Amino acid sequence: MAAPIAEPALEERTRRIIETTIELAERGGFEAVRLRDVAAHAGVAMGTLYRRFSSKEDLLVAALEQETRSMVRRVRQRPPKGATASERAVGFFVMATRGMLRRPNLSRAMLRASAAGEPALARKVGIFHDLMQRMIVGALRGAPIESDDERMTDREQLLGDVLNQIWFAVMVGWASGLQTQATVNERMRASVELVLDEAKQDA
Amino acid sequence: MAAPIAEPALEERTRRIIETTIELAERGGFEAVRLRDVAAHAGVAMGTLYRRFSSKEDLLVAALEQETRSMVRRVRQRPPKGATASERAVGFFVMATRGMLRRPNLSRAMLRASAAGEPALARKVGIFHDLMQRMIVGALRGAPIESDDERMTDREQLLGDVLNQIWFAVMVGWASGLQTQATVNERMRASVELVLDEAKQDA
DNA sequence: GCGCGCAGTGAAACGTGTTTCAATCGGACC
DNA sequence: GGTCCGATTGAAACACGTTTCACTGCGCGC
Repeated sequence: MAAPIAEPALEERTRRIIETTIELAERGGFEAVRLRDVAAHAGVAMGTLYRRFSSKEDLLVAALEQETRSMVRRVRQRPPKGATASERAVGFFVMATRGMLRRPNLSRAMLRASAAGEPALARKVGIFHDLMQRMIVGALRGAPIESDDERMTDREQLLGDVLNQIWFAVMVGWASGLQTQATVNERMRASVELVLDEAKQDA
Repeated sequence: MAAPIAEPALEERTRRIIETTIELAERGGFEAVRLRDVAAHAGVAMGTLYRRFSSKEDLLVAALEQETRSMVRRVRQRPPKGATASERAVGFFVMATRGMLRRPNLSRAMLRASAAGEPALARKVGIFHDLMQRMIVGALRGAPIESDDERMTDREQLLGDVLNQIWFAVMVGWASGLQTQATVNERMRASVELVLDEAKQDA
């Protein structure tokens, strides 16, 4: 193989870089993630950092993907409870929002990076949205989607997609101070009921 | 008065700064808006620029507000046509999206700035969302909302808000290449029908 | 008319993201 | 063991957003 060094070493470096990014962002947000500091703290040179990640945003989007995968595991272990699809979906968003607000600086930084509109990051950002969509559909169903190739109906895809977009936009609003935890939760509840047409189905 | 210089001169400078910002962004996007260039092209010093705008994002959000106000006027003159609220809303989003895509670099730059999550810009970004919400509700009604204090029902506010959030998130997706004009329009059509429950009302 | 005080100027300085490059390292292959 | 090659390093250079500051010009109150 052209690249001799053992895979584990590569992975280890990458992991440390992302870990450091998260630590710094958690402490001081987007601006606190100084690439010199990331490199130094992770024990790599700038060149190595830039070989793995194309930009500061790339780093934070990688962090977002990792955090989201960790959330997927949490949701799988403790799926949102509730008698109706609506209740479970609202429960899921409450959980997701609480997870983000637990580390506000980190979350703001990751949201900013994923909303930067960098074409080079589209794929990674797309993965994040896909994971979210699957968790939302899982909540609607009342049973987490386990495998990557498990199918969703067209309607499930639409619902998952629309709710995901709404949550994302609301969280961006939260990031700038336009929303609080309470208004985020309130808006998501109203949105879920709106798109699920809960009122009519209950009536 | 402490500040002697005539107001018009102040306004004129501010106007030129925003105009230059738009020109540069139109040509080369976010990175092309180099503040040294903006200042030089607008004929002001850096200090003056920073007296009026707190950051590069601030400049672009100001541009977004201006462009949106111009869109409000266009919509007022030529309101989206259609027999149903759903058709008019879809028509409005097609128009809004086309307006953005006409100058993709500028639009990407403005979206990026407004999604940066800068607390200092929250107010201005909020104005943008308010204007959008009003145009959407106007389209739903079939008659533009004329004055700032014209009331909306709770349901109108919710619908306008949710559709606005969806469009915003979808446009952020477009900015990074996750969406095309066709998929943006398709998604907005599906979203409008979903939240308006068009199918059931037609049935 | 004079001086005050502030907006504006011009240019330099600073911090940080990003790029560059010569030197070095370390595993693979003979 | 020796050689090769790409990955890594370390450090400097560069670009650009942002800040700073001494200086200037101008309208207003006296």
